[in-house]
Order: sequence, then structure tokens, then C-alpha cells
Amino acid sequence: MAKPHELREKGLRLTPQRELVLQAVRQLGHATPEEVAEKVRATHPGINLSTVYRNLETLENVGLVLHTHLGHGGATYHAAEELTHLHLVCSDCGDIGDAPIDTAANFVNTLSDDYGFKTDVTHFAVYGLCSKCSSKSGK
Amino acid sequence: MAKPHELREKGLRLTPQRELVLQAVRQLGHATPEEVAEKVRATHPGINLSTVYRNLETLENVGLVLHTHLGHGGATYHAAEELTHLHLVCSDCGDIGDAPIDTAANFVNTLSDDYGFKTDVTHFAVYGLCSKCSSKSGK
DNA sequence: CTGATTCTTGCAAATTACTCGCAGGAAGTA
DNA sequence: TACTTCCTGCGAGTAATTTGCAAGAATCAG
Repeated sequence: MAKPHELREKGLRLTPQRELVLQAVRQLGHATPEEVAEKVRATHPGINLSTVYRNLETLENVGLVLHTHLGHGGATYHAAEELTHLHLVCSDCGDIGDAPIDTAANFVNTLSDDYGFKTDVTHFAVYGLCSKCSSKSGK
Repeated sequence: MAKPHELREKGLRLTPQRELVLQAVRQLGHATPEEVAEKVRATHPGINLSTVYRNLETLENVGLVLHTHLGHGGATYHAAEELTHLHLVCSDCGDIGDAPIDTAANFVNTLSDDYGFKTDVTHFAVYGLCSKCSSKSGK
């Protein structure tokens, strides 16, 4: 029983670029393609942005990473195994906080029962003001 | 007591383009800048996209319209008075459903109490599968 | 180990979705 | 009507991705 690499198990070729992208996503927690590229380049300067984009897409197809829309134009990527929380994005300071998925359990159930809508809470950001900004601005 | 136009009351000039953009947003319910432009052009072919973008921004500044991130790259605009619901976006068919804000009341309170996070439910989309897609695909 | 096969990568050009700068034209004011 | 200031149309400029290709790897069959 050899140790088939997780990428190989998904039917993907094992390239250094691919591994680095996956690693970067895992280390960063959540990051835009641009940030992933930056991270990867710290150790492998030659990697092309297109490669990062393509690998993020590929990795998403096999379920190793996922992306979430945190507003604005950019998607942020997450390692699939870390997606156990929802994102609280502060519209004032831009800070990204976390909250356990359970927080929304009730909400999700209601939507499911009343509207038949199966919510995927990890796939979108929850907007509002974080505690810091809401207290300092009184908004 | 004349009838000061709503736009004039906000300190804006009353141009046909501006009125049309506002009208389009109201009629469409929710629409991307592109869609608004298309709608407006149905009656005023000469209107420039930049004008639409600028007017949406202007109208948002005075509070007549608001925008929401429904994922992907684009923002969607809404007439301010219609923002009494949250958006349920189906990740499969792309359909946009509505649900009353109350549905999320509990969720919002929990976030506020436990994390001090003041959620603005109308400003983001809730992702998941609509009833049609979840039943037909069994996903 | 070697060559064949197919997936990947780099690079550059193409897209997409906006944003800006400007000069002419219209709305509001006296 | 004359004037001032805001708006609009147009074209150029950006930023973030995506795509087409040919060269370069990772696998796989021998």
C-alpha cells in the first residue's frame, strides 16, 4: 500500500504548481486568486497567474477547495476541509470574521421548511458591521 | 405647493436619463447595470452605459436605490423602497427568490448577541438550491 | 529505461466589466 | 435671456480573468 497522493487520487497530475496552490489555500485560510499567487511565488517565483486560476478551478472541481463570494468583484478560496464556518464581512472596515455554522442552523431550517430552499451557508458572506465598527461609529 | 420631483428634492437635477434609470430599477426589481441600460435603451436608445453607472451611483448616494452582491462579479440594484426581503439565489439555475426579512430575524439576533455583529441581511444573497433544483437533482 | 500520450504550464492576446477625463450641452437660477 | 454648474456621450484606460497555443512535464505501456 503505497501512499497515493491526494491529488493523484482525484485523477489529477501531481505538479509542483498544483501542490503549491493547494498548500497556499490551506495556509491562507481564505484568499483571493491574487493572494494565492503571491503566496506561491514566495517559494516559486515563476508561477503564472493563469496557472493559479486554472488550478483553483481544477481543485474546486474535485472538491479540494471551494470559493465564496465575499462581495465586490472577487471570489475567495478556501480549503474544503476548513469550511466549517460562515463569514462575517464588515462593510466598514472589510474585516472578515467567522462564526460556527450552527449559528445559522435555525435560519437554514426555516428556509428549507418554508421555501424548500436548501441553503449553503458557507458559500456566501454575511454582511454587516463588526463589533468594532458598530460601536465606534454608532451607525 | 408645487410638486417638487423626488429627484429634485434630493438636490439632483432632473434629467431624462436619470429618471429613466430610476424607473428601470423600480420596474426590474433587481437588475445589473447592464440590464438597467438595456431596459432604458428600449425607450431611449442613445443612453450611454457610463451614464447608467454614474446614475446608479448617484441614486445610491441619495438613498433612492441600493445594491446587493448576488455573487459572481456583478452588483444588482434595487429600488430602496423594495428592499424588504432577502435574496435566495439558486446556485444551479440562477433563479432569484425572495423571503421576508423576518425569516432571518433570529439569525441576525444571534449574531448580534454572540458576536456583536450587526447584520445587514438585505445587502447580500443567500446561496443554495431552490426547491425546483434540489428536488430534481437530488443533490 | 524509453518513447508515446495526454495533461499542464507560460506567455501573450482577448474579454469583461467598469471607471475616468474631457468638451459640449442641458437644467436650474436670477 | 444670460450665466453657472451639473450631466451626458464618447473614447481611452484599468483591473481581473479567460483563452489559444506551442513547448514542457507527468504517466503509462512496453
